[in-house]
Amino acid sequence: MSYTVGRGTESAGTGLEKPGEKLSLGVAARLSRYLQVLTQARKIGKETISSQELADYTHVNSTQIRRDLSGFGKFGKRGVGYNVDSLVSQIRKILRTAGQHNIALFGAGHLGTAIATSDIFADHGFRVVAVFDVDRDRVGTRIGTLEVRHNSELQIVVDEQEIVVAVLAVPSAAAQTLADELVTAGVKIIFNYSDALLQVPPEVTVHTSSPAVDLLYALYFYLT
Amino acid sequence: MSYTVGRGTESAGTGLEKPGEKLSLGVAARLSRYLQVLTQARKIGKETISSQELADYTHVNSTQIRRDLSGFGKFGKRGVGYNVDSLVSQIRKILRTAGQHNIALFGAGHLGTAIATSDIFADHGFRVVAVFDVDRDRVGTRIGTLEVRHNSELQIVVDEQEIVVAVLAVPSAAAQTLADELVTAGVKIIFNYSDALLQVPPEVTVHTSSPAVDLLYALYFYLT
DNA sequence: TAGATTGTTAATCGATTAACAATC
DNA sequence: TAGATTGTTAATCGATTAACAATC
Repeated sequence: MSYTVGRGTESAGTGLEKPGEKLSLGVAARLSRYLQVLTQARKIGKETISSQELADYTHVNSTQIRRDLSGFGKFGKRGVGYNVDSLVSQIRKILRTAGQHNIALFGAGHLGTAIATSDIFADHGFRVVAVFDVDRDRVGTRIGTLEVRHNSELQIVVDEQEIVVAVLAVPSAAAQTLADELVTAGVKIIFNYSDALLQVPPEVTVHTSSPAVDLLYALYFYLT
Repeated sequence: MSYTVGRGTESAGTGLEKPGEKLSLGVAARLSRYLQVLTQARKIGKETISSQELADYTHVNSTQIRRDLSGFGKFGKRGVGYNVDSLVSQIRKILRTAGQHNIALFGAGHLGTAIATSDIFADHGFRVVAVFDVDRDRVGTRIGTLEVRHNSELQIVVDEQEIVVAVLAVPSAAAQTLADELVTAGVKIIFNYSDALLQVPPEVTVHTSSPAVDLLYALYFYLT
């Protein structure tokens, strides 16, 4: 719901989707979600998974899961389920995100440090290749294997490392200025952990993380 | 997409929704999202906002925004737009989350500290009333105004502070055990920042934060 | 074989959108 | 008034679900 994207054009229920066509918003979102669960399931050693198990974890109806998957091929085995490893590969192929992607992280405070040292991005093929901060006391220190660099080096790093994605773990007050610099530098996707409203040109995508809003939503269904 | 909830029963386009009825998943999600943007807009001093502006920020179609809102009353002024303040109040009333809610935070590492010291939750009426950790070195230290407590005090705090929501900023390996304890203690909503797959009874809601999956999704639309 | 689970159909329901009269 | 924006209609499209034959 928080993306500027094209609308898929394939019609529903046509069986195999044409490889050249864009996925609809909903299908892409669900496939991403299956991937998340499958990646975790693989970590704990699960070899096969049924559409019902996937449904329990993702809260997507099991029929819809089978329908989503069968649109791209016959990945399952009747009476058995889906092979976790091969389904991960298939979905990555469909989402065209099988490769590695370099990302730049801005802000070396608690949040930035937490992000840089976790493996949540690494598990999905994203590699944090640079950490930036404006605080001269932080510049030069190390987070994991990375040395914190000053924001002024932004353009060089974006060019050299072909950075498309920037993750913002900076105070709200600094977010818009930084976003402007990132747009100028050619970054296309901004993942915003601050609660600032960012203004960007239409070709740039902003995703703002909003845990409190997610909680409000969950709470509504608990309260009613 | 990641909640276990009932399905709304109101039919579409019936005008004013009956106050006793549950919102559909989609409507509740969108209203939450409007609320996020409105809260920020208010922070920067915006007094009125049009459905088109809201659409630009939320990427929800402006017609749908007007339709969503008009289902609950005539909140806007033709030719002018919506009053930000009053719209915030109205949506909070619709979502029945106008009050304060106490939440407990687990994990006093970098991520936990970042969450406890930010105001993203406070802005939406959530108050972090307790921080827990299992590390004896961390127990007793302070994060902001809160003293870090040991997990063994969980049950007492949940009862005394009427905690319904727990936020997990702990390592994946510790998440399931903690989730079990939380379920026993009577917590109903678990906001999971680890990448563990949590097994909980059906009456408990788990929301797992998955920034990497959100990125994959955004990247798909950039690459195609 | 017997049980389990996929792949697929058909029917229904809600979301989405363009368009425009009403009105501030 | 003239311009802007809401509230609402009508039409279309995609999501959702139950059900079940196919088949591992």
